[in-house]
Amino acid sequence: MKKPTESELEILRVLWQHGINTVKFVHEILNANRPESEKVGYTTTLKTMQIMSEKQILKRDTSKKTHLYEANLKQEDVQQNLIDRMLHTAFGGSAKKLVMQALGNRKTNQKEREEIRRLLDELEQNEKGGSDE
Amino acid sequence: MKKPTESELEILRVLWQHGINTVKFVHEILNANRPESEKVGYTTTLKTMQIMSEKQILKRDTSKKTHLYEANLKQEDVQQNLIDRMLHTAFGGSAKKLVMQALGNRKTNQKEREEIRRLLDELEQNEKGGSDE
DNA sequence: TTGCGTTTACGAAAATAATCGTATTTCATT
DNA sequence: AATGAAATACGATTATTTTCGTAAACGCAA
Repeated sequence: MKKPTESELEILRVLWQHGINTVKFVHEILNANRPESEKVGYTTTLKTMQIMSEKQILKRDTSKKTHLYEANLKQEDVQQNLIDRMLHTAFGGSAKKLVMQALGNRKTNQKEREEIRRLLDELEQNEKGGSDE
Repeated sequence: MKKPTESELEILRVLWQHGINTVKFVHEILNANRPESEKVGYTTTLKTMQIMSEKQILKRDTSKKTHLYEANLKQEDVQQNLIDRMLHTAFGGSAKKLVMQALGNRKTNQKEREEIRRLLDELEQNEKGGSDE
């Protein structure tokens, strides 16, 4: 999978969060989160989304006048891909370092930590019976 | 801090790992890890490192004929920055999701998991007495 | 000191990404 | 069918990043 560009990621993020939507909707969400100086024109968003369709990053429904777009990459896959790259280029391959850094300077609540612990438990279980060791 | 480009990150990675070094050294390490089709010319690496010096991303010692370069950004700072961005653009701000994803499809050994648990313990302690709550 | 391999300097081309202006299409309304 | 608002299509420009060719500078060895 080729890594989506920055702009593409922002668009994907909106579609992941809000599901199938129009250019107008995506564009408004994007610009709403930007300082005045960074707002972009409508056709910029449109063009980007069209290119993403060509690249198969988005699916597009052109049956109506107003086209509908949908993410064609799974969020989990893209996330995994980004993590893999980051792991390699910035963390020397150590998942532990990445995790510690992500947890370290950041707020997590009790419940979230519980879930992480549970995941760690699972990993240990798997390792014991593990096929991959 | 402006985000280093991809190429810049690769160079930083070498310098973080190996400390002060020459263009030649960095260049050889980089190309060693690349498939034939992606190898780049020496002057490409040189130029990139020169630009990085201008941008203050690297420190450069020009006292000898063969210049020496050193990372001028702390690995931890860059890592944190990358995590912050990724958290925002791909994980909707959830550190937990990022951590779970990083741990999930990846190998960690017993010792590493121990460390992560310890960190979680610490976080809980801090929260109890916490100043930041 | 001359010559030569090594390294840096410089300028520019090529590749990629982001932006936007203008034209065209579409469709609901009249 | 004519009109106007809203949306898309298209082409091109701009900005950024990556790449590299060629020239100049350096310093060691003959």
